[in-house]
Amino acid sequence: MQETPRWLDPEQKTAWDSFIRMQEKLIGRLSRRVQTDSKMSAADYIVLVKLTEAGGRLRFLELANLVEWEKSRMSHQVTRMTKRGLVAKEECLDDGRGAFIIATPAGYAAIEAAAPLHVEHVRRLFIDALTPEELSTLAQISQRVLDHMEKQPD
Amino acid sequence: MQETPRWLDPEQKTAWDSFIRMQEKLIGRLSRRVQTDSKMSAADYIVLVKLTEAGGRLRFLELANLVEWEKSRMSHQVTRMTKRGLVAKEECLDDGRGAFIIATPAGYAAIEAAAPLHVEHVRRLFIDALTPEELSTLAQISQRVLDHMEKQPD
DNA sequence: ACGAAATTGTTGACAACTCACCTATTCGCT
DNA sequence: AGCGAATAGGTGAGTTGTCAACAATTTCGT
Repeated sequence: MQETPRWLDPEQKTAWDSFIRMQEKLIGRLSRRVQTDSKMSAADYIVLVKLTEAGGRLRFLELANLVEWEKSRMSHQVTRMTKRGLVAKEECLDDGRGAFIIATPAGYAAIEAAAPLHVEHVRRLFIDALTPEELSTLAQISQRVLDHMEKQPD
Repeated sequence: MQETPRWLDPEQKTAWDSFIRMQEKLIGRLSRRVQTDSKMSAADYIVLVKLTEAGGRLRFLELANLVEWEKSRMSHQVTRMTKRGLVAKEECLDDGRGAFIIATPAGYAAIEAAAPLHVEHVRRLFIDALTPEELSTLAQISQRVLDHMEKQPD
């Protein structure tokens, strides 16, 4: 006894398809860009952005929450970034389990070199495609979807 | 002699941030969903969708183009899916270099089982968050960004 | 008809992500 | 004080993605 599935109607399907295509192409191009012009991965980039925005020193889980990654992913990432000299770990005196993640001078240098280029590409590929009204509409729509997802179970 | 970078203005930045957050959360939830309720990866899913939509038999590169992946990625993916029994390779008579990728019966079964659930989640997490007008606006905006990117170099 | 160039697809090394499980510490309750 | 639960973080195995180089055809110009 199976119901016939409720497929998306044509408008819904083309909306979904073009959203997915756009998002994939855009993210793909931007992350390849970060990679080639800064020699960092997109992951390195975003971690350094959040870390330096927050003063260059954060508890491990605070950083993970800011970037909205699960701790395991962040843990591996921090390990790799430590090897690359972009961040360092510092033990936490108040809490024997804890760790602080610190942006090293090399980390600051890397993000300061990369950020203007990245912003330029965001502008060139995305912002410039849209009018201010469209951009603001997209912001609202994104926020709507985010709010909606909060209320939904997994 | 370095110019001061042109950062995004506050509206642009919040628009960009919420778009990125939305897109990451949405894609993340959907692909975890596909994974847990169908035991396939999101990659398996999309490949099977495109392949079966196209009649269940495509030249390797046609498939790669449909999914918009580079051939190397597709090659690895096809290898894995072949191991899992979802697709099979068939040699191409006209072109000694070529290969056809075929959706196996197990592949059809898998996609037919997975698709209704997936669509349900797309609807629940995304479509239902928006009015038809918003959805149509988003489709236009996405298309605009896509068209714009076409014209831009990497 | 022949050699250069393009096309088709593969491979191997490596980086990144996920998932489940693990350790060490701290908290909270009695 | 002491014990179970919660919290902070790490680890290893397995999967997936990327990049560069590769082999095997086929195409095309002359």
